[in-house]
Formats: sequence, C-alpha cells, structure tokens
Amino acid sequence: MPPSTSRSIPKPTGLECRMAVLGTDVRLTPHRREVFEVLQGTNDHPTATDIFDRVKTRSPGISLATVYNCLDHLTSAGLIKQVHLERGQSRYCANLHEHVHFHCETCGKVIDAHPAAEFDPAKFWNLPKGTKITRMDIAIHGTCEACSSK
Amino acid sequence: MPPSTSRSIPKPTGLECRMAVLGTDVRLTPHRREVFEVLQGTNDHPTATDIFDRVKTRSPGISLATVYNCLDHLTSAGLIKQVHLERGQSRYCANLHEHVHFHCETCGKVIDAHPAAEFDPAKFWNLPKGTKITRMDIAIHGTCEACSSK
DNA sequence: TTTTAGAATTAGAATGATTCTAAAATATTG
DNA sequence: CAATATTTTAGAATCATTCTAATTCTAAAA
Repeated sequence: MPPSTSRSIPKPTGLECRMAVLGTDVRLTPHRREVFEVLQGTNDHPTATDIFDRVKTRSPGISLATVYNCLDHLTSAGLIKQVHLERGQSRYCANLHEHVHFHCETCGKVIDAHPAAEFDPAKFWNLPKGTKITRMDIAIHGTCEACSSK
Repeated sequence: MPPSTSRSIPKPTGLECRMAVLGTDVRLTPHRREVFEVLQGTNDHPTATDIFDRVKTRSPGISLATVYNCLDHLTSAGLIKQVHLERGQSRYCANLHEHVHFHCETCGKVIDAHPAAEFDPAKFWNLPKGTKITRMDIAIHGTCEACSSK
C-alpha cells in the first residue's frame, strides 16, 4: 500500500525533486529514489542488506553505506519508517498508513495490520504529565495462520 | 516496580533454585540471579553492556558472554523482557506488569507507563485470520516533560 | 560419597550490523 | 562558469552479538 499523504515538491530545474511528509525535506537523488521505490514495491519489511541486494540489480555500483545513508535520510523526511522487532538488523517499511506490525515468531514473517477502530494511546496508559507524543510503534508477536496450522 | 506474579520453586537440596513465569523453567545460578537482581533494582532499561558493568562490581570475574547468556535464559523463562526501541543495542526490563515504553527522542530516557484502562489489540487492528497473539510491544516515542520544557 | 552426564562459564575469536572517513563525483548557487 | 555544498563511494573502524572449545560446576545415579 503506497502512501497517499505524501507532499511532493518538484523543482523545475534539473532532475531534482524534493519530498517530505513530516520531518525534514529531502532531496530525492536517483539513489534515494531507487531505495524508496524498492521499499514501496514490497510489503515484506526488508533489512538494509535486503534492500542493498535489490537496489544493486538496478544500480550495480551502489554501496551499502549509501543504502544506509538513503534509508536514514528517507526516515528523517518521514517517507519511510524503521521497524525494530528483534535483536539484530533493523527493518524498513514504506507503508505510511496507520498500522501495526504482526510478527510471526515461528517463520519470522512481518504482516501489516490496519486499523479497525480509532485508537488513542493516552486513554489506555498513564503517560507522565507533560510528555509529547510524536509517534507510536506497536508490534504484536505470535504465530501466523500458516505456522499455527502445522 | 518488581514483578509480583513470579512463581518461585525453591529446591531444598543445594544452593539451587528454579524460576519461571511462563516460558521455559530456568536454573537460577549465581550469575543469573545477579543479572536478574541488577535488572530488578533499576527502571532505566539498561543495555547488555550496562548490565555487564553493574554486575562486574559484584562479580568482577563475569564475562560479557555470560551476561548475554543469562539475559537470554532469563528472557526465555519469562523473568525479564527484551526491549527494542532504536537501531543499536537491545535494552532489558524486569518489570513484568503490563506496561508500555515511553521513549524520549531528545534525551533517550525510557519510562514505563502502566495501564489506565483495559486494552484489547484485536479490537483496534484487523489482524489476519488465524493468528495467535503471544505478546505485544508498544513503544511511544516523543519528548519527555524535562526535555519539552527547555 | 564418588562418578558421571549435562549445563554453565570463560576468554577470545568470529561474525554481523552499522558508522565513520576521506576522497571523488555531482549538484546548486552566485 | 567558478565556488560551494552535498552526495556517493570504498574501505576501514567500531560496536553489538554470537560462536567455539576448553574448563568448571552441579545434580543425579551408582
């Protein structure tokens, strides 16, 4: 599911284009665009090295450092999100719709689950007075259909 | 806040003792007990190396590998929890009461927030049919009181 | 008790993930 | 077009975690 809320600011001169949803404005260089497109074209929550391998098929010269660099810029621009489910590699996700992550502890698959009802965290937990919420990461761990029916 | 729900099974012979809440039963060896006690005595969500440094003041000979080993055993026994908030080191937490983590993006502090109302994730998100939930990790990111009043 | 098998612990090496560095390439601004 | 800033790169460095193999410890069996 591609984001529908992104605001794009094309620049008339050159090949450049800038995009940001929230966060910092980001220059969409060719590499950044490719990393972003690879991520938009999948829903399997790839790691940095997964993305590196996939982008290499289009831009064989790209380096892993550049992939990390692009992922960090896209993240601070709010175009993608980092996902932290387990010890080890971070995963990335270009689904900007409100959703949570279901993580199968047996096969490792990560599935996006979208809202069924309005959800306000402040109703359910006593957050300290004066805290400002910017975002929320919800990970639900368990066993997926396929794994539990084995 | 120390857990109140833990079930302890002291063994009459020897110095041994076993404990488990859910998960696998774990032998509470001296090192495991120390790692557990260090974690129970704090609410600052230390990393493995933080814990290593603190346990070293009581058991100078302990190795980092043993700390990781203890943390893994205590985690699979359900006595502690791993917390994944950011890229980088995992954090650990001995608070077994139902709670979520508030993470200040400015100072890095992690604060436990306890329930104000009953919360059922299945009411709020469309999880795929047939998935079985075993646990849930909720991280709320933002700015803490101290940081936002600067 | 001794024996024994299994589990825990260790130091250090190995691996894996990420970040850093400095130079080269590319883009933007004046 | 020249000057300046940003991006990209390869490779090194660092950090986090896991592995390995030898050793020590524990608990159960004899």
